[in-house]
Amino acid sequence: MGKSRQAVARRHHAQVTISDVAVLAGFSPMTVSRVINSESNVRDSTRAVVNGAIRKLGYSPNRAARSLASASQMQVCLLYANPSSTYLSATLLGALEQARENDTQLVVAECDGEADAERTIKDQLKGGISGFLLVPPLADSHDLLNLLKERDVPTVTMGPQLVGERISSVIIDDRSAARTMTEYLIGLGHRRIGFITGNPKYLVSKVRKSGYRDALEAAGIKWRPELVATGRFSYRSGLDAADRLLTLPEIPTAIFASNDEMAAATISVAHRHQIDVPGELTVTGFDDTLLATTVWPEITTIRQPISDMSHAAIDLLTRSIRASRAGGATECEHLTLDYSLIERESSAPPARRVPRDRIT
Amino acid sequence: MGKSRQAVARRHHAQVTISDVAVLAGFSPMTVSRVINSESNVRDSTRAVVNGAIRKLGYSPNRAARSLASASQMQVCLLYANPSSTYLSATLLGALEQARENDTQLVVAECDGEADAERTIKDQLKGGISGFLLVPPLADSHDLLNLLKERDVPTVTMGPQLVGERISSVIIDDRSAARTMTEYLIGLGHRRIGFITGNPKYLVSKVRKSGYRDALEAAGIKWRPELVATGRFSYRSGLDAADRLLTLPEIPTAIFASNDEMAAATISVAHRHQIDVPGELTVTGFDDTLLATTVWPEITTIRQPISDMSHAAIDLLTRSIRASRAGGATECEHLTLDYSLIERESSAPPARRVPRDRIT
DNA sequence: TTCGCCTGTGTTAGCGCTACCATCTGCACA
DNA sequence: TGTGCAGATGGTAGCGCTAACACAGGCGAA
Repeated sequence: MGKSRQAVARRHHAQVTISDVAVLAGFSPMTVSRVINSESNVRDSTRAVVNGAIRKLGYSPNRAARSLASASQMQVCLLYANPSSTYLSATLLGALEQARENDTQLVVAECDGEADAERTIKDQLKGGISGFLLVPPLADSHDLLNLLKERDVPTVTMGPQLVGERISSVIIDDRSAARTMTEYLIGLGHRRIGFITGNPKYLVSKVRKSGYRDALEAAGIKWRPELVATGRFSYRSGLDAADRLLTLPEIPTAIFASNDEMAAATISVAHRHQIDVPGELTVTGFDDTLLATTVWPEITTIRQPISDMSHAAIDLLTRSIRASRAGGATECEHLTLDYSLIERESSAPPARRVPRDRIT
Repeated sequence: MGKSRQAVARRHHAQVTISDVAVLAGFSPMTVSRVINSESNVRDSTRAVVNGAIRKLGYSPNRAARSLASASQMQVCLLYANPSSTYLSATLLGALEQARENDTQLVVAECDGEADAERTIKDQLKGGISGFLLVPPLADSHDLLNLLKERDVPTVTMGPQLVGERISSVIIDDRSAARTMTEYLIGLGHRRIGFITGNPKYLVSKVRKSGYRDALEAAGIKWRPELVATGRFSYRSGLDAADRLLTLPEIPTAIFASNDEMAAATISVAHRHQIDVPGELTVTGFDDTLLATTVWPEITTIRQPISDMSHAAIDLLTRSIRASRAGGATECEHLTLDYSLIERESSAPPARRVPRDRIT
């Protein structure tokens, strides 16, 4: 009697399965599976019938079963260091969506500086992570990228890398974007255009500055070192930089800050100096973070499609993991997405009269 | 011949499985499973041996297999309406982590107003979502909560609800927090304390205002309607409200804004009026969003443990889904987490001299 | 002793899906 | 007519894990 009478229904919630669909459609589960995965070798008429059945039953595939059967279980880790939340949340949203689409588990880890990043990476690798997505400023760290490259871990970065790093990335053309913004200011009639750089430690700062200089040069405007103030991407550093520019004997009619935080800081300094924005001073930023629409006047800025970028990055990453599992050589791919200039209230043509000296 | 010789190794990546552990430990896979899930009926000595084997092999369970076998596959949807990214990213991080821990798939959906929320909810339900996490201000919508309650969908909200809604929530005690902040200001020596309310449409605005009044009353300070300005949580509305307060014949020595955005706006207005913060005016906020540490001076504020809250909310949600699947009545549970007052640079005792009139 | 019952462990049968074949059909070509 | 081949479909055996039971041994109660 050891036999058994175990026809226990273990189904808890009578989920619609592929077999239910198969029965209704009059085909085998296998064929249904093929339709779901849109494989090619299925007759069109069959496909139609199966799709009909799927719709009728409201079937949706069970992810767990799918990844178990296809051994495609994948975990990727999104690594970030500076929780500039605006950037982060946009990144997360995009990444989450794509991860879901690709049946990939997304693990988010924060680390605190490069040394910590190294440890975090090692830990995560032990934990079964098979790929990394690095968001700025981690993408800038040569050592980190090297570590990952040495271990041959599929990795994608968001943001520019030094030339020669052989790691996939998703970026916008920061140089061209900065150039576009500067050209826009020139187009408005500005000639005395101040620039606030980002943290010189980061590559992206240099790239954006080159864009600014490119545009000036192309327009035949001589660039003046005194119009370039060094910032560090933070609001605080923006205050200092803006103060330097706005206490020049002859103040600029426009200031282009390398990110929105510093642009917001610039507006604040201008107001303290009783300088109207945009009436007397145009201020523009970069990134289109939340801050750009929080402050008043809202900031004209360059929009990075952050969500789309992380979307693309996760897709790139999962594809490259699959490729590396299949034994292929790890190709490195660079995706450049489009930016756009968002015109808001902080920019206007320069005041008609000769730029006045600052009132003291 | 029809028989079969299908001993095909389908393992792609020689993952360490529970059986490997079982063999090494000298027990059955089932026992290993019990250890992993820390069930109680395992001898301590056995547990130790199994744990040793797990460590030696670097075993980590396969989530897909686990949720497939236990039919615990769960998808919950985090629904949000106003992407105040700071709040959102903190929420996401906490939710993501807990979802992972609970083997739950997190789907994030944005909706745009209540009507849209209703449609989104219906869509998501069709898509196999079994529970919702509502973040402010969605938690305020009676209709939405009703819809969910009617359909008996497990739901948890973050933020306060109207009394009588029978839906689980994770909150901080906003009233007590506002009271704490006001008491702090009184403790510093302030007596003329302005208050900027949130959007009157939202419950939380009223609750915070009551806290402010509670504290004044308890300290025997008469509350003056002219010191309360109505805001709508936005920076822009904060500008207007602050301007009203700072153009009073006798301006307050401190202003408590119902969130950080409006506090930041207040600082900006103060600066435009050449009023020093905190020298001549103390400004405090609420929420401890990124903005609080972005602007200068950094804002003294109430910190909501947003990440912890979403963490707790997801846990509550998954537990209540499991309970409702098991057929239990849907208990509704309210979790109150601790807030804290973060003292930064925007607050100080009032200036010694008699509050001056605003310079015109 | 016999019965129940508890505790710790093993056995078996899936969860829902897909990889890997086998098979069947039709059709071109010799 | 047979042979080869491609395309469409089906059958079967798992993926790694756990629910639900089976069962051995110990212990107190009848």
